[in-house]
Amino acid sequence: MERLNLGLENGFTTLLKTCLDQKKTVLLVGRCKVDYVGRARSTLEYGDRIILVKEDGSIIVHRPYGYQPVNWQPPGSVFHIKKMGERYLLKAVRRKPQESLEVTFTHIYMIQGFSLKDEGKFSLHVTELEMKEALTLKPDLLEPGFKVLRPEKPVPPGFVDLYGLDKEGRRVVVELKRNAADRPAILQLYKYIESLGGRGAVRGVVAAPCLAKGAQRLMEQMGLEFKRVDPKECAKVLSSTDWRTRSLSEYMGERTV
Amino acid sequence: MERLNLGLENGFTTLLKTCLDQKKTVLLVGRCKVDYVGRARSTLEYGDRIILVKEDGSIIVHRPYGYQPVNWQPPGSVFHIKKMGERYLLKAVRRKPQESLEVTFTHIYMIQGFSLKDEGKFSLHVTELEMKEALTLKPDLLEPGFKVLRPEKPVPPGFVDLYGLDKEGRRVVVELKRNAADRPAILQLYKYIESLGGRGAVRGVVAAPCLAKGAQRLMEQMGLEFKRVDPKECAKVLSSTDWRTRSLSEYMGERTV
DNA sequence: GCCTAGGTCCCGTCT
DNA sequence: AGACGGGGCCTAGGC
Repeated sequence: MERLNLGLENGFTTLLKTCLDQKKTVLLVGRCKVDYVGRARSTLEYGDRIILVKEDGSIIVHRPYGYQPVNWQPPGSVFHIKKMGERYLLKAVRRKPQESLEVTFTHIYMIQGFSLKDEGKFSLHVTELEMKEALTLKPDLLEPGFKVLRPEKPVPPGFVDLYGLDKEGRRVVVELKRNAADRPAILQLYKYIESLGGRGAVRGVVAAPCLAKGAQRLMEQMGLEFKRVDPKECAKVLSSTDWRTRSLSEYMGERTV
Repeated sequence: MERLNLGLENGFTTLLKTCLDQKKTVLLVGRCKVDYVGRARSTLEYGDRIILVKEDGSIIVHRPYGYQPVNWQPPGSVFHIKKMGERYLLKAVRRKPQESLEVTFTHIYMIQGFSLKDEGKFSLHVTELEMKEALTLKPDLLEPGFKVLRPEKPVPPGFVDLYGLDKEGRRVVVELKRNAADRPAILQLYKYIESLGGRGAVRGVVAAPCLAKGAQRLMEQMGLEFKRVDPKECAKVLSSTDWRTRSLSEYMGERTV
């Protein structure tokens, strides 16, 4: 970690240019307004904000409250720096879509550049993907005798989460949800079922920890089934087996169709 | 804007406690690991990161790259600060859902508190709502002779974006999209139409700047129509009239049924 | 390149 | 309080 901290007055353009050239991360705190033009358009009147300019060409503007940034530009943006009289301008532009973000400072309370080394591994558990892996390893978690033919079966409108056979050999289409299964999830499953020949041809199963309220009625109308699946149980299955040595793709390879 | 910047060694717990008590915003840069447990679970190994702790009880952890935070806790969290030997701990807990985020620092490169005043107004233009207002003001933007009976007509499955009559007196149900109309949008419109008596009873119109690729076929299958509506045009209509003085609800009030 | 689907999505709005 | 839909959503994975 190196650190750059020039004087605020003349430092702005110099420091910012240096940091961006050297691909450093810059922290700014100051009074500014923000104008965005692109897919939509926004204006933010003057106020005190925190700005992060990252080495990958992303920029994020935070107000002193709220989880989400008020304005931003994703990685890959190109920055332009200018001093306009008493004001400092920082502009971030990207193509595809063509968008521009302009921050105009009247005061800069802090500006500092950092060379940050971050190679730490991030891992997230209890995702929908992990639930799918667990059900592929132990299909009985869905119902006794269930066999997975394919995770991620492509059908014309999109991708079925799990596709398999029940113990009586009927085809089963499973829509998997990590959270409560809601209306859009039910509709998605119904769409898949129609494209696979309708309810006569396949069973439609919603697998989730629970159902959203409005979803229950809709599900019944459409003749779909609900199977409770506990994300924690799925996580347990994965951690208690040597599943890491056997990838999902191996399982797919073992099974034809 | 006031500023707090104590020495790093003993300052961590003191400064952080002071800032949180006084509801100040704190910027931290340091080497840390992060552990999250709640709806899901995550671990992030040691590395250099930027941490924002805001006055409303939100915390955001940023890696030196990427738009999105790697870890966070939304507003309303409660913070706990501790020094554990050589390490500094910052924990953010919230109920509903029960979640906990723990940041463990081995090094702190910068810690600084700010009292930020931000009352600047933020406004986003050309939202779907504004497009709706524009079409309500100038229904000809959809097609000549179109009349709006109701914006936001409630039907059993949800809300129709626009409901009106065409120049020949047929009922028209409009699904409005600010971006390309995609498959879910088409399906939603279809659902509404069925609940209003099907295609024989009403025209189904998708109004959007363009169609997503898969959407075209689906739309044709379902016998729906597409009408191009340009968001920029809508913005022009709104900015060229005294629309800000007349709210959407006034318009709804003026019309019965 | 576009499209599909997930997210600790967050967030407002309405029942 | 839960449910529902939007977002400049962003991001990853397929084709």
